[in-house]
Formats: sequence, C-alpha cells, structure tokens
Amino acid sequence: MALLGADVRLTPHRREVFEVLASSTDHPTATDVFDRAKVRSPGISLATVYNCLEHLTSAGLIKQVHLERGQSRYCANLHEHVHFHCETCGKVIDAHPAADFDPAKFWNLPKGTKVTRMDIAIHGTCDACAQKDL
Amino acid sequence: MALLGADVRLTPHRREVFEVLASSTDHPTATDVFDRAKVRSPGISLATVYNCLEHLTSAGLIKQVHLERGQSRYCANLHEHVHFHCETCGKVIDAHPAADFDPAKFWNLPKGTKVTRMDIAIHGTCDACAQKDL
DNA sequence: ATTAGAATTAGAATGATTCTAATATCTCAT
DNA sequence: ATGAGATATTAGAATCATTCTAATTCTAAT
Repeated sequence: MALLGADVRLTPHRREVFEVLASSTDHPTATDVFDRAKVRSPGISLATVYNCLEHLTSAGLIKQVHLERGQSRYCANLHEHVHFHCETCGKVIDAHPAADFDPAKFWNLPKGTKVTRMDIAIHGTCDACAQKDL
Repeated sequence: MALLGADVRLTPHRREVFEVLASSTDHPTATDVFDRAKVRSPGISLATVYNCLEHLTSAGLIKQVHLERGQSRYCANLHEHVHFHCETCGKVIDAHPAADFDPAKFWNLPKGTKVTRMDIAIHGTCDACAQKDL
C-alpha cells in the first residue's frame, strides 16, 4: 500500500493498527491504540504497536501529533487541519482551515528555508468545559 | 516579580536560570540550561533547574516549547512568534508574524471554544542545510 | 521445500521528567 | 534579633514513554 510516501507491507497487525486509527477521532496515544487493537488482535504486543505506528507514519498513512509533553498521539485524518486541545479535559478536536488560508506567507522565514510540514496546535478550553467553569 | 501570570519569588537560582534563557536564542533544553547555569552557579542541581523552569513558565516569564518528542525546549522570547525547526541540523529559529496576522479567524473552531495559546511549529530545512544537500 | 529478508515478540535498556524525603533558607510576627 | 512556618533546594529514587535487543516466526521468491 502506497499513498504519500514509501510502501508498507500491510500485514494483519499493521492493518489492524491502521483501522483502529481510521475509526477513532480522538487522537489516541500508543497505549490507547494498543488497548483497542487487542480487542480484535489479542496477541499483539505494545512493541508491535509502536513498530506499526512508526511504519504507518513514515509511509504517510497516519500522522504523529505532539500537543504536550508525554505521550505522542496519532491520527489518520490526512486532510490539512490543526488541532484544538482542551487544557481542562484533554480532548482534541480537528479544525479545518478556510479555503484561502496560506499560512506560510504570514511569517518572515529566512531566505532559502524549505518548509515541509506545519504543526499548529491551539490550546484553550472547549465549549463543554467552559460551561462548567462558570 | 510578576509580569503575565502569578508571582515568582526571584531567588538566585531562578534568576540564574532566567538569565541563561534570556541570553540564549537557541531554545535550550533543560539539560542545556543546566550546563550553562553551572558556569556561574556551580552548586545548582538538575532538579532545581526543572523546578525553576516550571515556576518561571507558570509565572509567564518563559515559554516551554514542544517541537518533537523527547526533550522540551524553553525560550524567553515573549513576543508572539512561531518556531521554525530544521529537521536536518535541529536548529530552531524564531519567526515573527506579519502585523495584520490574526490566526484564529482562519480556523472554524466549535462555538464556545476559548483560545488561550497557540503553538505553531514549521518543520523543514534551513538555508544552510539546504545548500549542503545539493 | 529452502532460504533470505521482514515482522513480531518479550523483556531489557534508555532518556526525560517527576517524585520523595531530608536539609537549608527565607519571611514575618513577635 | 528570634523562632515558627513556609518555601526552595538537593540527591537520589521512581516513573513513564519509548526504543533497543536478540530470539522467534512469518512471507515470498527461488
């Protein structure tokens, strides 16, 4: 299977890990993925989950997200998007940019700089938590 | 000393850690700060450096930056800026936004969401490394 | 069927950070 | 100035996420 990057042999475990992510919208961590994958692939190990996540990431099938220190999170949403992170409940929500958004032009990067990727994380309080805090 | 957040008592170690950061533009990690602080404060311990970094961060005097997994980095540049991270040499460069830039309006965040902070990391290759790769 | 190259595994090792419990130091009311 | 209580600092242990290692199993092409 090749989409954006190198090929990956789609072994049963890699497929399982990919499907867990494809059916999750909550940006699970490696251990979250492990717990969910075990339901249908009881023998899978955490080491294999890490290994699968790494291969799927470098093949461009999933993305690794760093929102805060601690565990990395993963997502299978390949559309350009940013992450909203609720600092109260920890929830992560994908937000999609307006059609005419061209982020690179807003910053004065040194001449010669090549951009390959942009990580945008917006931190704050989600609607539900904002209500509670009142 | 109070600037943006809670007060911090500015003890000699905290001042030293702050000054190390204020005189660095390379976004040092905790151990980098530890090494530099030892020059003038030989007795300081890594635990104290972590402690100082945490207090200074929550007082709003410095910022913690997460560009990749592994060590956190810290910076004392409180102006609004984004980080360019060279994936080849690891260098981090601050880039400042155009005056009229209002990032929040570009994303459709759910109604009721409150934004407190935005982390923007641009990954790629810096000019120097791009030259070498040719 | 045979075999080289991947994939998978359990468990050990690592690296960054956080915790703990014991001093040391500071601040403030006396 | 003095002593009590609060805060800061320390070394080292503990934790957590991840990566590594070495052994085993699977796969796909001869």
